[in-house]
Amino acid sequence: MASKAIQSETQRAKLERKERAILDAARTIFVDHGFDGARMQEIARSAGIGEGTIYSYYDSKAELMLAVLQQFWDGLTLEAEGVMASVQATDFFGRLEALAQYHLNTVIVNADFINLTFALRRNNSEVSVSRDHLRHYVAVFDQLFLRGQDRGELRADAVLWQARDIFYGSLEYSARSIEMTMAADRSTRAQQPVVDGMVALFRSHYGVGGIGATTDKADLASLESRLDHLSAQIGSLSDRLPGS
Amino acid sequence: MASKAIQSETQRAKLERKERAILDAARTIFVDHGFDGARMQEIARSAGIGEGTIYSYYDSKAELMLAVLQQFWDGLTLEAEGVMASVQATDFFGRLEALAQYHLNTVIVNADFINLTFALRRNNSEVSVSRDHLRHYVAVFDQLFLRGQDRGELRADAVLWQARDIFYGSLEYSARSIEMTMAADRSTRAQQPVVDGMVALFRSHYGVGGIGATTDKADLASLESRLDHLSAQIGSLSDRLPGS
DNA sequence: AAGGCTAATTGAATAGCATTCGATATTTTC
DNA sequence: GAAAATATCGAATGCTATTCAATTAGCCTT
Repeated sequence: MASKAIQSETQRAKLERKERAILDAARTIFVDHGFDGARMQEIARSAGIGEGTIYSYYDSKAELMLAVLQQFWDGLTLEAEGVMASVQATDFFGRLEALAQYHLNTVIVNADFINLTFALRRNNSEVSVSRDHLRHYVAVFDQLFLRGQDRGELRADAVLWQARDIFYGSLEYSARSIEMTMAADRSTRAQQPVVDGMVALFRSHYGVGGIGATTDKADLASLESRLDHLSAQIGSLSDRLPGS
Repeated sequence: MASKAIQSETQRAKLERKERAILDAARTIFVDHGFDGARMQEIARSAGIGEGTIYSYYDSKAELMLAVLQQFWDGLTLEAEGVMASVQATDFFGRLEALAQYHLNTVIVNADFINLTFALRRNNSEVSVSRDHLRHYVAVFDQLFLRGQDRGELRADAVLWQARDIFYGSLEYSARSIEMTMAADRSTRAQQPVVDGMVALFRSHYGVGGIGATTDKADLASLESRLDHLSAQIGSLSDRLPGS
């Protein structure tokens, strides 16, 4: 009896160890060579098993990749939660900055996996990273945002999903821009302006009134009249220009 | 002499016609079956040529796909320019709404191609849609934005590339959200809130303080930078004036 | 316009790879 | 401890992109 239970325990452990080995090998090789470039043979060899054996763990190369991707997203979620747990800032915008910093860097470093996550859906319509994994990841932002609203730091009428699309969408696109324009320099230095811009955007669009101390109306009025004057000048200059 | 010229013309025309046939066939089949699902044999058959002939026009399946993608992006650029040319609104925000509407719908309808554009880079590192094609496409936004700044509708200190990342990034991400959450309903009705949100965001974050009448430091800074901008304009206009 | 020369076209042969499958080894059960 | 069940293996299969030797069509000279 006891031996039977023990046996199946060690057997299960053995299988799980082997599955981890496959997954680890697959992750490394997918990262190194991309999906198409990865050879099942090499994954098998690297995991120390026969080629055919992989197929008793995963039905296809695509499903193996899927498992790798899900593990990857779970890891990201944990990391993001870790960032939120360890950041000292208690205000919304300070915490948002930390999350933006983490996310942007992550997206740049793991661009391959991010792309594959959405490319897989196309190539093999049966296989795609489950919505739950992605939803779990973005839940970190959702929590932060809702807490900001509860604490009155954010406008109560702000719409969560819009803010989420803006946050993750802009950062992902920025990551691509950084990748394309500064292939070499992907340091924090290159990323900081993007992060700052994102925080500023949330401050002005979702932030509740706050610090913007109202200035002297007189200053403003004087500036405005200067402006009107200049505008009129430009108009007359433009008309006198020969080219136009 | 004359016949020679005419002959080579017709010969060139013939080759170009054949190339178009290949491209058309490839586009249809890539759309229907995706990159991996598309068979070179079927593309050849559909184009009315032998399998091997494709390879005297394109070096590989990936390069054929690349050509299709570039044609696709060129088409998008033309369409976007067309939208900008035909929209009645003359103010920045009205025109931005039109562009957002067009882009969001396009991204949803052509999600496959959009994804493949960035997925190809991974699969085959030698082949990727040229930056110029993408840059040309986003130039439509750039122009609109710069004009808005010139006309004083947008804060002069707004940063173009940040605004661009926010615009295209958010819309692309929103498209994915719409795809994932409302697989069935991708109508304008589902898209309108996203477009409205984008316009509202640009209004509050980049717009120059309008009716709100809340005069805070941001407004002041914005007026000052508008002023600087106009001064510079006047300077350059004065220089170009013949009389002076 | 005939014939030689070049470029284009073809589809059968090649080669690379994911996946299958019959044979073999290991574990579980009684 | 042997039979049944399960796991592993890697050679064989099947499917495709790609190549290539043979063939055809276009072009130019005389």
